[in-house]
Order: sequence, then structure tokens, then C-alpha cells
Amino acid sequence: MPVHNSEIADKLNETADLLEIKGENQFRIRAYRGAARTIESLSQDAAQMTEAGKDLSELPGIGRDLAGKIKKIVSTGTFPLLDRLHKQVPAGLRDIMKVSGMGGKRVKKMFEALKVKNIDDLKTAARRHEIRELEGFGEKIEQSIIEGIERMETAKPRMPIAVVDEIARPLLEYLSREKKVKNIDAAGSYRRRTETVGDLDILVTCKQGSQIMDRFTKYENVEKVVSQGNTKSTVLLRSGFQVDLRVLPQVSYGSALVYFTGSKAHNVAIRRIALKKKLKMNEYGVFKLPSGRRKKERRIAGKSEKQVYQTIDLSYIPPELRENRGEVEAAKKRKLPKLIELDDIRGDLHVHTARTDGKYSLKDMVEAAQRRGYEYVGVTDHSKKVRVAHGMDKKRLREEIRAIDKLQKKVKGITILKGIEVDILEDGSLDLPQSVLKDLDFTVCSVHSKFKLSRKKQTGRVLKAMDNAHFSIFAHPTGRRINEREPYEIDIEEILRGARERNVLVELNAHPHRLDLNDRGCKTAKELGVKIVISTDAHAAGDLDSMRFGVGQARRGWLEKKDVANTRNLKQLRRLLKR
DNA sequence: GCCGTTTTCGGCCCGACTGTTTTCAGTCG
Repeated sequence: MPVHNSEIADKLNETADLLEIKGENQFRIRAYRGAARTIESLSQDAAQMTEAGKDLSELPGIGRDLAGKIKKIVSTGTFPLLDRLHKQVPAGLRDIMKVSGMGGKRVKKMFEALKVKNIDDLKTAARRHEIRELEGFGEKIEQSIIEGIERMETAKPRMPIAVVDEIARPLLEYLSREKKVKNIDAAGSYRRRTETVGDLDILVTCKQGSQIMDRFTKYENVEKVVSQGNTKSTVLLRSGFQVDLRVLPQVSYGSALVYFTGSKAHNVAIRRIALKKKLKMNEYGVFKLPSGRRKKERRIAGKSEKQVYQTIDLSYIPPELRENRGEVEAAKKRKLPKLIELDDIRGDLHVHTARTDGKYSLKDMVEAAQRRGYEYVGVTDHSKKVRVAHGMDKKRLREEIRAIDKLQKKVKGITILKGIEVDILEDGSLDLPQSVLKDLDFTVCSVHSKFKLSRKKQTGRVLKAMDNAHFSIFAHPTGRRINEREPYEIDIEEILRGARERNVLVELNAHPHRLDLNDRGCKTAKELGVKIVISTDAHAAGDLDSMRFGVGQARRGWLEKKDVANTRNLKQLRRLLKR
């Protein structure tokens, strides 16, 4: 079993935490965190790279020392430094660092002075009012620790972006009703369209004398005001979700958007470029440092994001790409992709109806697709294996085909493509015979059973299914459900290579709980020349709107219009669906 | 521990907010 990048990153981050508790050099700690980020954002397994003889020290933030340590981790599974640290630092101290307001310094002090070794000890010490007696601590810190523990114990995982969307939209609308507000945007990972979002950063510019901070903290869904200042406030909503609001001067709005959109890794990378050009970059602007006779620094950019990037000789980088996964280098060379947009989509190729587990009739779904201006819609109800969804056997699929033919005669301006979401069985065969599949325009093929097969078997199962001449699109390729179910073991790179060889398309399922293929998978697919289909897997008319989340994810995966099959017109699409 | 078209040594992002202080340390993003 190869060591995955996420495991390496976990080990490096843990090392950083333990070093922090020990009070080590902060730059050394930062180096471990930086290396963890680099490893995490690789589109290839570090283990494979090492095996292929690649030198990891060529990666940003990884030097000779860390390259050696990582190599040891992937080849032997051991990390002696971390093992040593485990002997020196009690395991529970790392948990304490997760309590809001507790950093390395405070953890260390409490361990040394009060023998606090875990969260329970911390709780006890706080309740006995021992913490307030320590130098540099007081009543309020003690109280905030108690609250921090409570909040952590009831904390929710990062929320799917669609859920955050429902929180963000009304809140932005509420804030923008304050008359003196000029600009307002939600930044952070929400703006980068990450699949899950941990908190919300809202930026505003407004005229003097605005009451925006008061308006914010008095929002009806605010449960607790964590902090309130003139330019920055933080609240917790009743759902436990944290929202920050920052007020900025107009001249700084662009640089603030860059700064608060992140990602952190992206910001570090572009600030490094600025520094090389003797420029200082922060949320207030890009500044020329004092030199010669001039004693004061001078702002040379900040009003717009475009201007900020221009100043450091980069083309404008769309938020979805800002992950330090090669976008900075591409922007330097003027080689950024022209990302796909929602308007490029001409149809949806994964739609269910009430014939199986959809909520709406065939006619309703087709009309809903029509209202979105689509040129075509692919109807793909389940096959018989999915009993809970009342999957179709051969006979019922024939009925669906006839129903589509009948409806097609009545509707104009949209082509209904006859499809099916057919199960890939354990032996790699499809759930319905060729004799009926051949009468369809296309198939969406998916795994709904036997999730626990070994990586090798699962990969082989899908590749074998792809050999079937009627296999058109591989649906939700890893089967994961965000915050609910881990992906099944499958070698996605081998699957993508297999898809390329067989001219099979791969789905990016836009359902906000799936978003499967993920962003890295999309990028790999693009690099391998595999075409992606973005589909919503709609079970109700309104689900067709999830397309925007799919497009957001596709943009994060560097996909352009040409990489996505359902940006083609019907004629071109039919050609792509043909094997 | 990383990094280098001023450098192989000496830098490393930095500002806001809070609380505990009376000018600053710690945390966070």
C-alpha cells in the first residue's frame, strides 16, 4: 500500500505542531508546514515521483533535508524525528492546540506550570480557576478557553459549498442594504469555489460614517460576536459557522481581495515575487519600499486585483486557480488557461426522472432543461441492480425509450438524448444486455455496489467495463460523498489512462455532495487528454442548477471549454460519444 | 529548514484584535 500525499502532509503538519509546542525556531516550523502544503497540492503521488527517481528537493519549500525525510517516509513508512517528538511531547497537547486561542506558547506554559496534558486537564484547570493565576493569563482568557473547548466539541466539519452558498447569499444581500456600502464581496475559499468551506470572509468598502459593523453584528442569525473592531469583526452564526467582515478603503480593495481570497500558499508565492522586485505587498496595496532620498514607501497598486497582479508582472489569475499549483508560473509565462464558464454548457447528461428515483416526470425534467437554454438533455434513469431506486430492467428501459420518442415529437428546440445510468457489476460487466444498450444514444456507467474491493480489483472492474463498446461516460469516478463517505479504493490515474485509450468520457458529477471527479483529478484528466462531462445527476428540476458548482470545480481543475464535452453542439457531442 | 540575478549567511509576510499589560505578547488568518 503506497503512502499517500495526505499521509505525508499529516506527518509534516504534526511535526510542525509538536515543534511549536516545544518552542522551536518558528521558521523551522514554518518550513515543515510549507512542505506539507506543497506535498498536499501535488497532482502526483510523491511516492511515485520518488520511485521514478525524481528529486523532491526541486519542489518549492522542500530542500535537501526534507526531501530526504519524505523519501524515508514513502520508502520505509517511518519518520524518526516525529517518533522522537512523540516521546518528548504528550499526545494530548496537540489536541489542545486546536482549541481557539491556544497556540504553542500557551500550551507549553500550561503544561509546564499546571501539568495540563490533554483537553480534560485543560477543562479542569479552567474550572478550578488555575489558569487566571498564571502570568500573562487572566479571567477572560480562562473564560475564552472554556468557550473554545465547548465550541470545538460541537464544531461541524467544513460545509459543502452549496450549503455555504445558502448562508452567504442572504447575508451579503442584508449587508449591501446598508446605503453607504460601495463594494461587497465574499472572499476566501468560498470565492475560490473549494468543495467545502470552513468560514466566510466578507470584504466591503463604504463611505465615512457607515454603520456597517453594527449592522453586521446585529444580523438576526448571529449567535455570538467573537470580536468587533473598526475594520474587522468576527461573529458566529447560529449554525456554528464563522463569518469575518473587513472594512477597507477603496484604494486597497483589490489588494484586500487578493489577500483574503488566498489561498495562503498562493499569497506566499506572489509575495515572494513582489519581494524580489523590492515591493511590499499586503492587504492595503503594493508598495515601493523607501530608497535613496525618498523616506516614505509609496503605493503603486491596490485598487483592483488586475492592477495588483500586473504590478508584479503576472497576468490576472482567476480565484479558482489560486492554490499555488503552478498558476503563478503559468501567469508569469502568460500561459494561464482560459477557464470554462457556466454559459459554455450546452446540456446536462445525467438526469433522473420519476421512472426510477427522480422526483419529476420526464416532461418536467426536459422542460426544466429547456428553461436553462440547453440544446440537449440526456435522460439517464437507473438500471435494475439499484433496487432501492426502482432501477429499470430491459422492458422498462424500452418503455422509457418509447416515452422519449413520443415526447420528442412534441417539444421543440431541445434534443432529448436516450441514456441510462447503468451499473458496473462486480465482474466488470454492465447491468443490461447489449441488445438494449445499442438502442441508446449513450450510457452513464457507475459503481453503486462492492465499494470495498481492493484497489487493484476495483480498478480492473472499471477498466473491464470500459471495454464494453456501449460504455460512454464513467460517472462519479471515486464514489465519494463529501463529509459522508470516503472514495472507494481506485487508481484514478490508471482509470484516466484507460479512458483515454478507449475514447471514453469521464464525468465531473456536479452534485454538491459529490463533486467527483475532484479538482486534481480534472487537472490530471486534462493533462492526459481525457474529455470531461459536467453533469448534475439531477433528481429534481431545481437540481439542474448545481451545474454552477460543477463548473466551479472544473475551473479549479484548470479545465477550458475545449476540455469539456458538453460545451459542444449536438453534432459534435454525438461524435465524441461515438467510440 | 528553505532560499539565493544584491546573498551559501541571514533573512524568512504582516496587520488586526484581544487581553494583560502600561508597551507588548499571543493568536489568527
